[in-house]
Amino acid sequence: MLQQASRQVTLEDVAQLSGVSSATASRALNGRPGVRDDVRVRVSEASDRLGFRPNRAARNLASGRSQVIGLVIPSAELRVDPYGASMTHAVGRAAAQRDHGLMLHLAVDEPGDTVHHILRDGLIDGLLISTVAFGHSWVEELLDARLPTVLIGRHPTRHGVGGVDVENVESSAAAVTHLFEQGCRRVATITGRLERADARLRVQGFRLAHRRAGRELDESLILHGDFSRESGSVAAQSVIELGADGVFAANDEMAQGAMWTFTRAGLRVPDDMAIIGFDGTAFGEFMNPTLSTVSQPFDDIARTAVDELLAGIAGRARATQPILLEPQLVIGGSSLRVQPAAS
Amino acid sequence: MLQQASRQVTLEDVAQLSGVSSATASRALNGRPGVRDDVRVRVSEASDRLGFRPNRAARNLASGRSQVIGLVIPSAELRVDPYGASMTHAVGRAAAQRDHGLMLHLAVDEPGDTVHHILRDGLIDGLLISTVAFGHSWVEELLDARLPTVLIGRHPTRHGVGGVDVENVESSAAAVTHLFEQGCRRVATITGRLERADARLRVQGFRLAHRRAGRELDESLILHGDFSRESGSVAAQSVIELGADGVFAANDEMAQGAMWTFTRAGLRVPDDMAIIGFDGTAFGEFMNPTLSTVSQPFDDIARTAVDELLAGIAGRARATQPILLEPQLVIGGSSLRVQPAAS
DNA sequence: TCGTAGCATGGAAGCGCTTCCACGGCAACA
DNA sequence: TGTTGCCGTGGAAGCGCTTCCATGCTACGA
Repeated sequence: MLQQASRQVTLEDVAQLSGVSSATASRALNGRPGVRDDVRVRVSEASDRLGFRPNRAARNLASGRSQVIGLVIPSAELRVDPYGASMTHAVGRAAAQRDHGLMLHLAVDEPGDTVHHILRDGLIDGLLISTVAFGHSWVEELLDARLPTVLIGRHPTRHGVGGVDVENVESSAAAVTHLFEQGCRRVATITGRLERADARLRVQGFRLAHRRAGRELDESLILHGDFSRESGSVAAQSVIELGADGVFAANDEMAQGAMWTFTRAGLRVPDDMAIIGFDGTAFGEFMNPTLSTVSQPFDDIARTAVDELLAGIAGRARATQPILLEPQLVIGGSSLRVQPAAS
Repeated sequence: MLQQASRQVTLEDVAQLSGVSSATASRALNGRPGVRDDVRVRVSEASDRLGFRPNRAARNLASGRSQVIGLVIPSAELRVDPYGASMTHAVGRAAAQRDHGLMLHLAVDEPGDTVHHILRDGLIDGLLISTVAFGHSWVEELLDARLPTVLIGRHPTRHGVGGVDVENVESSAAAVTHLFEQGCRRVATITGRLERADARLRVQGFRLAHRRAGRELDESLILHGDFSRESGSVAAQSVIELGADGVFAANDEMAQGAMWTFTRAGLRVPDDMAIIGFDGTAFGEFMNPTLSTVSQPFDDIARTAVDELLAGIAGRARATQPILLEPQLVIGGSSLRVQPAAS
């Protein structure tokens, strides 16, 4: 059980018990080459017996590695956006699986010297930056630094930075096509903030679906939101006025806001108005009706991003193009009509 | 702007520029006594000029302090429970305000040697443990260790550990009383997991409200949930069958699950069934109708907990009793009837 | 048999900071 | 004027690890 910890067990102790120098012990435990197998075993046994746990601060100081990665995520996202919570959770798990700690950096828009803190503290080996943080000016500064960095989501302008993202266009198109199949005659979309690449790509998918279906697209059906529930709720009013009978929201939050407006207006979902969102944040499951959505593979994204980052930290080769993962269409009650063929 | 960072600026550089030894520079920058004022100023100026940022690993190794605190929160909570996200967010902000980093430890129920990791890595000065993690066996182990720890929420059995919590009984009673005032004749409650102290206290508040109102309490109206949406949804079925016309759920999630069941069953909220939850996680705002709730002061809780923890780390005196903060009754559409006096 | 290469190992120097301890200078006292 | 004591300062020793470099050993080919 828990060592009494009267004094920390040091590498020196392990070395002594196994009859080697601390240098060899270090090499043995870290799997470095140039250690005889029997010595390696002996050291490892001694380490187990003493319950040795390397002091991270010391290791960090000596090697410049801390086994800790940072996650930058906008303050607001984590508080009110299920996407932020889901992603933070997934990244935390993925980091732990790779025996790395996770430092949380909540991005606020005050300039401050947050960047400097993050970069210079020397407490972090690398950084994961969530797409949603790209708007912040200091995030750009971070990207200019030489700290290994992987983006979650795609940066609107910058290239050459490693990143992991979901495929947005095809999956959005699939969502809209699904609405067509449910008999929707006039489908609107509520976009995210168009500074963000994912928001633009989802609109692109919306257009693509129309083209494929051979339907003409009324540009006024592209309503602008900002990923917040409120904006979804507001845009939904226009959706009603424009006479649409289906809507694809660029995230679940706006879908939720929209549904709120629709039911308030006395519309029946999905019969009068079918809705599908994007993200799949598990919060849509208990909406009434349950929300159809394009579900992001959070765990895969996080694991991939962490692995890419570790590769970068280790100086190994990394993908130069964003890695795209496939989201999954999850159909709930908000878009599934009992008799697809509407009048 | 960002130093070119070809080499890290060290304390030695600052000392040299200001014409003192690194010992004095260290004392000056850390506000230790025994440094002349003019020297202090000179050092501080030099530090600014060079953009000096102390290396945390070095400081940690030398002083045993890392300026990083850990937050233990159950894996599942962060993923699906808005409470976890809200709390994580609040703690992250509070820690940053105190110039501390936040390491996220997602609690999973596998035994593993998570505990050892957390304790022995030496990367953390202290630990915040969220109530919701108390069920996990290894959390108990953590509490036995000598790492400074502050609980967020109250431990069901352990005393003497510092903690911050909301006042549960009176605020729950206030919620139930509110339902009475709205004309509810028969109010049920959906409890949380009763191993948890907060769950029990909220039931206590439920009883208290009845006693105050001089109403007899039908024990069968106390339905057992486990804080999950699903359990709320299931319990809600019993609420209907028992002929209640109001329900107090021990958290917002269960309230949401319950509302789902009610509307499915064709009941009108709040007229046929008034609902009030607990937590105030900002996710209830876009339910339809908006959810009434007992709102936790997340930011206050987090700030207080962090300050208590830092006091403990510094060896300063700390409260031995849990510190109680007042939640706030937020009335939404789910409980506000147009004409309070029901027939 | 000797020389040389190659491998396993130990010694020791840091990484950048904090902090103990010793020291010199000054003011205040006798 | 001599002594005591305090205060500000610098020297230097670590904190526990990694890693460079030197060393001694074995094994091989000539």
